[in-house]
Amino acid sequence: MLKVFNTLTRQKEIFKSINPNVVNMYVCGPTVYNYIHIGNARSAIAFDTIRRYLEYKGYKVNYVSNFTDVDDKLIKAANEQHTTVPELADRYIAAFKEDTAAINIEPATKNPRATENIPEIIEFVKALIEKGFAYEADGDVYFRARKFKHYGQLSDQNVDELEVGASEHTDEAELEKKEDPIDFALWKSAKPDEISWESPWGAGRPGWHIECSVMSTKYLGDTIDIHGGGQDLEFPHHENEIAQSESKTGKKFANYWLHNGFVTVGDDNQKMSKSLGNFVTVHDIIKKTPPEVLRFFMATTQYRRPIQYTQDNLDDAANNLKHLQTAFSNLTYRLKDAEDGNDPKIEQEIRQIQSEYIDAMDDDFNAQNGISEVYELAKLGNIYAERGLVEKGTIEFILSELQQMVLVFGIQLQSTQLEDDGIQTLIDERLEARKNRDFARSDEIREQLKAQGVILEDTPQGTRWRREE
RNA sequence: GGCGGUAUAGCCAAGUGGUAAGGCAGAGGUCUGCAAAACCUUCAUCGUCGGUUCGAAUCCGAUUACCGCCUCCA
Repeated sequence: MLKVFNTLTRQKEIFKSINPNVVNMYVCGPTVYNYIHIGNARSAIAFDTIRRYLEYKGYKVNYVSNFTDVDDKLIKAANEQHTTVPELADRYIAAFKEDTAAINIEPATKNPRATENIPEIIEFVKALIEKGFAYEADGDVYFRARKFKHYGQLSDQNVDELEVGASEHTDEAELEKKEDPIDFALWKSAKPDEISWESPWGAGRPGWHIECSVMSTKYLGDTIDIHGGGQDLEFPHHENEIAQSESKTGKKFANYWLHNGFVTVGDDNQKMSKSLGNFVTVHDIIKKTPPEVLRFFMATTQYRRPIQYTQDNLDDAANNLKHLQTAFSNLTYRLKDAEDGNDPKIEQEIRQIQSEYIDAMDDDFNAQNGISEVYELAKLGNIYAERGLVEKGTIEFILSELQQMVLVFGIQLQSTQLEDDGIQTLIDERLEARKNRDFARSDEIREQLKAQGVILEDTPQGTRWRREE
């Protein structure tokens, strides 16, 4: 039975989707004015893992994640780079798709862009004004936060105790137009020469929060199962989404709110963020680190907890991943001399491990415990692979289970030993030498192959080889 | 000021009342012509102080340090 930690109630709850076989989830995507950094990647990976586990459990998942392709930062960046907002957005959306594909994130069912939904956004804002939840002020439109009685519920904030300007990002001109400092923008009027769309309130563009309300309800319905994002979005972004959506529809916006923890960096575990400038982009990191290592690294900590990005931790992940790859390859190697049949005792143990894996993942996607079970299975496989007599059905069972378990974490295991006649010829020659106890020649061949990145390993069933990455 | 998070071995990290999972690194061993891979053994009393309890990393109180959010952030 799957349990998830719901930010709305601050506790783990039994997960029950609206439709028993389908999960509708919306995850707040990036503002596309730069390459994604590994903090963004963590969010993408966390929710991809959640999605894949839901699929592992048999759900069909409709996964919608937006691109914020118009806002202040995009306008600023486009000006600085002497380009247009749409061109800049296109470029970084392409980069996003490339980077997320590299770390094996399943493509979203739909990646809507804010600018593709302007008419719907305008309609949404109009409806909020008609209901008295929003007001126009000099070309801007603001939401009356205090009028929504649950305002502050998600982030456990008392509206009277919100400190105006505590984040030091207050816009004085905007503050003047608001009835109440906690009100937030639904529509912003355009400054001269800024990208804009016509609206009943003049030329302008959507506020940040409104796009997610519009796209979530448009593509997934008024009430969805899961809404996700980083912890920094709890307030104000998600709080505002709830206020807007529920004020308009009168229905609950999302049943479960899931938030991933930050990637931290440095000795003081500071949050990695674009505004602090202490970020590493995925684009750069995968130039020197295999993308699957980055991906596996993210699985080493439960998604809600902070994860520290260091080279040591990355190396650790690389080591562990290699251990799993080796187990997989070594088992695959035994397939060639395995006999037909199954070993019921071993298969019983495999099912036990699988059951514990599911228990772990059912507990709010506890990847660390899930991976411990993967190590258990790899160990069982290693022990089995060293038996003199092995059975094909059982090996295939272990291989298949290993693959499925790690696929949830976005890792694809495959045998590292492929057909290669050149290598096989040398292996045969070395075997001859060893038979004649010509170890000098034998070791010479091993060294020669090692120089080409091929490692030879002698086993009772023959010599197997693998490539050293 | 309000709200929230984190603190477990050299490192990473599970564990919410029953006497510290797992991985990496280290040490010792088995296997091997030598290796490699693998396997086996070994390696902590849980930030600090106090309390509750037969029993606490786990509950309560206090305290320290670090991090985050409070309308730019995944």
